[in-house]
Amino acid sequence: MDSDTACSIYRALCSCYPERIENGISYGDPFRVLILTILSAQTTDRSVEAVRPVLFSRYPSPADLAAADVEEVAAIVRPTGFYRMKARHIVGAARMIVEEYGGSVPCRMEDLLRLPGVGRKTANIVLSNAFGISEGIAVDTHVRRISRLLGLTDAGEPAKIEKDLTALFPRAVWGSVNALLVQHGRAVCIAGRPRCTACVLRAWCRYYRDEVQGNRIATST
DNA sequence: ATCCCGAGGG
DNA sequence: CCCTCTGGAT
Repeated sequence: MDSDTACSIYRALCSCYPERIENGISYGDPFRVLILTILSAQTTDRSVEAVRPVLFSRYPSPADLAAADVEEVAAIVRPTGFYRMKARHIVGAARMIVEEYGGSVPCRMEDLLRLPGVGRKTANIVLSNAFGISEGIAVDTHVRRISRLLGLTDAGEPAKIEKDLTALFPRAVWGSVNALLVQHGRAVCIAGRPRCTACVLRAWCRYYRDEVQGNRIATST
């Protein structure tokens, strides 16, 4: 069996169990993961949660979304912000999936990157959350914040931080680490004042040791 | 006022 | 490289 066949089998199983949530991270049906990941940019989980049932009950499959009116989709995804652009992106992505990929979300990086609204970060998250495939660790706005953990300065090249993080973990867990870091960066290791008192990584965090315990930085709860 | 699970475009 | 797109949280 080749990897494309394996992906198809995986997709079939996923469509049987479309919603798998673990530790607050959405896994499962690649179509849903893709759409939710695009919608999640620059927004809160609450906004995405509000939109999700409405969107997927009206457009359960790529074919349904591909046939949708962009204005109608825009009205639905409005609470997530950037709604006109996001509506154009997800409908355009659905159309490309239907027209060029036989209605299935592709499971290769190069193919995912062709979809409108999908860049390196979105593609990475889709690969790991939907297919369990790891291409390395790329968490963008989070790499800078996770650099607190490594004790690297903000001036450090993002590419170097990314490389260091990737080197820290074995390949087999890149995907889950990627997803979990993003989740952690959203919930706990947030911009501004990180919620260090709620952080399970305190024991290893150089930022916490140097800045917080050293009483040089105030943290929120 | 400032920032956020970015990507596309000039 | 810098701008824009938007709403919501802090």
